[in-house]
Amino acid sequence: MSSRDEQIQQRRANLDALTRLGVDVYPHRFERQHTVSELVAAHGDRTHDDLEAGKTPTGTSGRILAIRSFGKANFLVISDGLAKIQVYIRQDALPPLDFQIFKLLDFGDWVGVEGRLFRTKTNELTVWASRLHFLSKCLLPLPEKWHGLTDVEIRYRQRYLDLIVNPDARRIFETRSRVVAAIRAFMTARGYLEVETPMMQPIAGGALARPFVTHHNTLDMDLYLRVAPELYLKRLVVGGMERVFEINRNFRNEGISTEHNPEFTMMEFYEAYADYQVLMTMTEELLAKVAREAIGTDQLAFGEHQISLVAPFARLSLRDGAREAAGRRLKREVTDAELRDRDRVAVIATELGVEVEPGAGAGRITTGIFERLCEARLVQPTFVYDFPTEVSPLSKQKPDDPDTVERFELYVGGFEVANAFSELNDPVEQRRRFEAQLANRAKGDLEAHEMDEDYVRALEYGLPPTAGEGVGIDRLVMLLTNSPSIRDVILFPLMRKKE
RNA sequence: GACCUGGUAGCUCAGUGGUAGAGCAUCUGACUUUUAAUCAGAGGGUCGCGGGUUCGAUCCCCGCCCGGGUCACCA
Repeated sequence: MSSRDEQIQQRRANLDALTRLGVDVYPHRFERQHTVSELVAAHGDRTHDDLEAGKTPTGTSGRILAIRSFGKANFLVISDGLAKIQVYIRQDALPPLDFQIFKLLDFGDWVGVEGRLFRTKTNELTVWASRLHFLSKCLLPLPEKWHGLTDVEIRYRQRYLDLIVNPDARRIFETRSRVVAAIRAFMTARGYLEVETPMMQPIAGGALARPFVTHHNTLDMDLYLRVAPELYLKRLVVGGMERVFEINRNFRNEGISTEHNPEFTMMEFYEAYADYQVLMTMTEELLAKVAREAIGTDQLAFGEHQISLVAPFARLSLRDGAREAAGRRLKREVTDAELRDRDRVAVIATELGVEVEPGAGAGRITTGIFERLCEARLVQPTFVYDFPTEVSPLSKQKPDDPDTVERFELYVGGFEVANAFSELNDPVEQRRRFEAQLANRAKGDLEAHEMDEDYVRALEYGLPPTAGEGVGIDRLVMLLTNSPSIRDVILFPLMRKKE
């Protein structure tokens, strides 16, 4: 028999023995007086003498993370997932049945204890148990206490094990929760209304990305999992909801990497009467405030880097970034006029080893050059602004430059964290842009936008001047928790099916 | 999708063309304030899966499965 099977059999035998003693091994409830965290917070600073003078009775519960046995003196360490506390078990302090229970405990079991707090000779805050309650069984052997669980495959597939033995994993998701709460508070305080829009859409719009397809049986209708909520949120602004935001999942049927999970969380928002300049300022405030509330500082340690989220963030126009980087690489001057000339910029891209897709115009090629040469170097927060119209079918053009739209992406830590623009609200121009996208699709661009007639109709009813933005929550949490992979900040990242 | 890299006990990891190793965990015993408890003993392996080469493969070769990284695509 394998070690694993042997250990499982032993744990089952202990469970059966408890049942024979008349213990309800899966009780329905336990009246816990305090969490372990509460005890540590309330009494962690109290001295031995102080605790002896008070002798306050208490009770708590948690999972057993260690058992140290010395015959008649025994210690458990139990945890509520956040904090740990030691429990002192001695036979003469417990009812006989409770001590019998103790002898049948395994590492990982759930227990409740009652007793009084004291400090041991080594000054460890400890519950001197007068009662011990069995709450649930851990039938399978757990990873080792000292090295923990480092196999990332098991950490992602069986996140519960990661959470049991790796305190850092728990901390990341505590931070993630605070990030979302802080964003919600920030937006609500500014008069934004939180809404929910369809995740299943007949047309996958709002972003240039390949969608997942699903099917509704009764309606016999194919549907797409949304790639973005954008078009629905702007319909709401048409309807008079002047400030709306949504925090929810998007789904993109594309590659998986340290920065991409097929489902990811975005906070997307729209504000009537604003343009992209307004959103730059707001984004600076949002990130700094969320960082301070979630981790207590706006200075981030991220890998090798120190990142400051203090405003103002750097600003770099996309064409200037591409021009300078290309010029440096090719050791010659690259002009704005060259970037806007399809044939000339295609030559530059080829010289740089950047792939030129068949249907791509000057704008797409320039954007490709930028992404390849500049992105990874933008570690300190940087607004990359003024994108080619060709890659921005939903953004409003600059008044004096129809090839360029009022759009920015925020880069931090070498990747894109936010994407924002002044919204195109001219229905005639919007229809023309959709048609240009359809032409790209006909040329084989699977990410090209589809025609959305109802969205154009909504614009025909009138969208006020509006700016909108999407903030990648997972990536923001990566920055705030110093996580090198998006899988570290998603509880259950998508993994290939096993067996 | 391409390239690089990994899979050995429950966990963390060594290792070798000739009977498979350690620490922790588990089991037995000792121990009334320990805390990576300690001490003594014991059990535990389809070396990811399938082929091939070989007298003999966990090791060498091929294929497959599942990870990780880089690139490509994207946020």
